[in-house]
Amino acid sequence: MPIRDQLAESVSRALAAVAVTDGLEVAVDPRDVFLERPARREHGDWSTNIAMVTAKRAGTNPRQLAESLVKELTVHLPPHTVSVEVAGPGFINFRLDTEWLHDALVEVVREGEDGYARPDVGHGERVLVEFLSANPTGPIHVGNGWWGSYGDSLARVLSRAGHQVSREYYVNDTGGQIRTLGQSLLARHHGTPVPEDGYQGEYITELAAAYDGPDDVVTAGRWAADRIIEMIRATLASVHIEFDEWYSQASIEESGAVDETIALLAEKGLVFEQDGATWFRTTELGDTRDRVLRKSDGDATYLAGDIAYHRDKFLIRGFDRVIDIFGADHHGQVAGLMAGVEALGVPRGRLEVKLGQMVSLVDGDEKVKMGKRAGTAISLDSLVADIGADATRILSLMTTLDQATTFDLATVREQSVENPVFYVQMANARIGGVARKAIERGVVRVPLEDADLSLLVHERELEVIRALEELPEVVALAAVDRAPTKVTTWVRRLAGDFHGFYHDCPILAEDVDPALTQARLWLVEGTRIGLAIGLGLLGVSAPEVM
RNA sequence: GCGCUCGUAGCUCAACGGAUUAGAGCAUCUGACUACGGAUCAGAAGGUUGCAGGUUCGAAUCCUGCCGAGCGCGCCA
Repeated sequence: MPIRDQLAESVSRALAAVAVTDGLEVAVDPRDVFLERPARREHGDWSTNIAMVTAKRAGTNPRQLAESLVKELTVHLPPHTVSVEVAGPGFINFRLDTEWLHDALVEVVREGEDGYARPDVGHGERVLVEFLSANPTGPIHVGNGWWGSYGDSLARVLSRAGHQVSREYYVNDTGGQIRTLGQSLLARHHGTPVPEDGYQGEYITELAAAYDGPDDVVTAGRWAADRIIEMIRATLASVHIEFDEWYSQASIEESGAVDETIALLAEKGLVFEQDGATWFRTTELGDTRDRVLRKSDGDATYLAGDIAYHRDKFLIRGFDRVIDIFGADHHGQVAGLMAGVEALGVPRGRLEVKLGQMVSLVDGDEKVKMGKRAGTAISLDSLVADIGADATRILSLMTTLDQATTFDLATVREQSVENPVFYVQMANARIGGVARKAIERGVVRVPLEDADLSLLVHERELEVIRALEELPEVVALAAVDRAPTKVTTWVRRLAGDFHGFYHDCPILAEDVDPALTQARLWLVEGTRIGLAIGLGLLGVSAPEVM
């Protein structure tokens, strides 16, 4: 049982005992005992606020209740506990021996890269994460890469935390933009001027040279979109973003699912005709205005297709939960979609929409204009070529989705050597270096049960284990909060702790006791496992040589 | 104007409603290389958490108002 749960049980029991001796009305389930690691080490290894939370209910004051609890806990010391004391307004601080950390390291190494840090917060929930879904009209830009990294890592985190995850890219391969794309392609193909609102980028010229199909805008547009999707797929693969499904919007319309969906909404009495168009009365469901489902020219709107797509996600394929990741510039469509999903009978809350705030770019003092149609957007490809896939990935996962980011290309180029990714990968490379050095010196790591981990008493050693011990919680929190950036923070911390250990604690030097060398080799192995898990969740590679 | 999201060190960002002292990195300044990778380590300096109220034993975190920023407000996708 994790030390946290053991402490929680002890506290719960102590509370029951105090209730009897002091005549208080207080009982708390161990699961409700909040235990945290104090911000300052001198405050102990663990701490609980239980006295402050329950004092009022128990009819006493926090300080007094804490004193009674400490008295009780001192008589019946929890496992590994050396001392218990009251601090500040009523915190109860626990000081533990170092054995609990040695146990924690054993667990890390025993469970290994595959088994450690798999908190089951998902209970097998089937989750569909839809992300990126950039229009197939040109190369994807840096902002897409930002949100794409988030989506991909979120999927990895959820999967590790006990969810059954599918990742999906919704391909907008129909509608007006495909016609515009086709017009642009044909214009370039024939050497005529590209329409003013057409796509001007270099890639159109290249595709046009290769086109050998008929002069039909839809055929040409679809042909180009297929090629562009292949480009996008390759770009995403270069930054380790993968999808289980590329879902075609055209296929939904062609299958008749859009018509069926509109009919279902009509059955609920939420559809009306006006000005020759078919409308969805979303104002009944919390929207600020009603939305069009079918235009007067007979074409379905994007919203109609999207609602049909979500019906497929929830009601046909049976996902328990859907998480959509959109750019903030698409948030206007959220209310309509939410209304549609609710009208179809899916409980509110099962569709989560995460909005990625805008990523703007600056190059030194120069503002970089972003415009896909004009072909001036900074492509994800060019950024990856500039600073590398791993740096791109970790930079995008250092910030939260809901914080608008300004990204200075000049600074990133200058600092690419100072980039956090190198700091983290350096730790991994040093681990590889230790392994190589061990072979060189003929040192073989003994089996775990033969190593004496109690020799790990240096503060630097303990700090590394403390970090490792927190990983399962970090993964759980990252999953629950939909915040893979927490993993980034943790990985950087583990790397820092490891560098500190490496600096102060020689592992293979001549004058190190062989038994200590063995214990430290296992600490190194634990760190390797932690880095592998963390970097794996971030989609960043872990090279053994740099 | 209305709606959504967000304001934390010079910059980029952390901080499950918790502690006298809100943490890292970069940049600035000072130290540590006869090393298992110095792409590292140690230290200094840097803050009225946009402003004002409220809830709470306790607020950067929750609520309200204001100020500021980004993004939306199409029978485009």
